[in-house]
Amino acid sequence: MAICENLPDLPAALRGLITEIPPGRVATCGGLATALGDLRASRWIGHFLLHHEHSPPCPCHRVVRVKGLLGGFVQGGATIKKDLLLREGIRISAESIDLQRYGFAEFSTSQPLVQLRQEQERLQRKWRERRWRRLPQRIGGIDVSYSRRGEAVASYTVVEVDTGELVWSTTIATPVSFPYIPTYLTFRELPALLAAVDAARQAGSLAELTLVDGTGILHPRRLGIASHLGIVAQIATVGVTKSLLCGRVEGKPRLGTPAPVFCDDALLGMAIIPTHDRAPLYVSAGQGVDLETALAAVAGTLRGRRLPEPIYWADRLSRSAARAGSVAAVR
DNA sequence: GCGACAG
DNA sequence: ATCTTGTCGC
Repeated sequence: MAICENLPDLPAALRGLITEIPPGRVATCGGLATALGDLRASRWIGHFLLHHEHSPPCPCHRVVRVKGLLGGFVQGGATIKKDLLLREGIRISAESIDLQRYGFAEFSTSQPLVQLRQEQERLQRKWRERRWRRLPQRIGGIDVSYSRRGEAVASYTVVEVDTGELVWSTTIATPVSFPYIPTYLTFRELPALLAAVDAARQAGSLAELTLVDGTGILHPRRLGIASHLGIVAQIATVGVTKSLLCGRVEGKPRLGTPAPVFCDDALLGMAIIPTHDRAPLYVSAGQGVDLETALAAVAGTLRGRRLPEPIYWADRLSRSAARAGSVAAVR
C-alpha cells in the first residue's frame, strides 16, 4: 500500500537553507519557514535551531528573531552568537540588528511544504461522505506514541460496542522521518498508522469503522490525518481530537448535547463532553462517514473515560509499549 | 498587524 | 507527542 511518496527530508532542507545565508547577512525563522513553503513551520525551526547537532562550521548563528533581536543560540547564551555576527561585519545596536540592511531572504528552494499541501489537496478530491443507518458491532481505534529513541509506536485496537470490551489489538514501531508541523501531522504519523492498519488487515481483524486520534475534515485544507488515512488505506474513519486545530465552537457543549464547530462558515465538527466535568472532544468526519455518524460512533463508545474506548486503549497500549521499548519493528 | 496552530 | 514529583480524590 502506498505511503506518502518522496517525503522530503525537512531537517536536511533546512540545513541547506541556513548554509545559503552568507557571512554579513542574517535570516529569520519566518524567512526560513517561508522558504520551506509555509510560515507555520517557524516554531519547529526555532526548536530545531536550539537542539540540532551543532558542529563548528554550522552557520546557525545567522538566524535571528523577528524584528532583529538576537534570539537564543545552541552553544548557550547569545554572547557567542553576538560575537560571531560582529566578526562577520554586522552592526548590533541596542541588542538588535537592522533587518532592512542585513536581512537575507533570497533562498533557492523547492519549497517542499508546498508540494505536501498539493498532495493533501489532490487526495481531498477523493473524500467521500456517507450516512450509516446503524453502527457496526465492532469499532476500531488507532493512536501513536513516541519512544525515547524517537520511534513512532502505533496501536490498533478493536472494541465490542455492546460490551465496551477490548477484543483485539496490535502494536508496531516504525521510524519517524518528519517533524510535527501544524496541519502536516499526517506526514509524521501516517507511516506508523498504515503499518498498524496493515497488520490488522492481515490478521483479518480490521473493524468496519476506525476512530483516529487526530482530526478529519476539520482542517484548513479539509484533510486531517483521519481523512488522509481513510482515503489511503481505504477504510472508514472518524477524527477525534482533544483540542482544536481550527474552527470555533458555537455555544457551550453540555453532557448529552454536543455543540457545533464551524470553520470558514462551514459546519465541520462537533464538540462533545465525554463525561462530567471533563474538557470537550472534537469530532469530525474522517472518510466514508458523515458528521452525524462520526458523532454517533464516538458517543456510542464513550464509557466514562475522557476518550472513547477504542482510542483510550490505543493510547494506553502504544504508550506503554513505547516506554517499555521492546516492540516489533517494521522496516 | 499579530497571534494561533491536531499529535 | 514528551520531559517530570508530589498530591488530591474516589
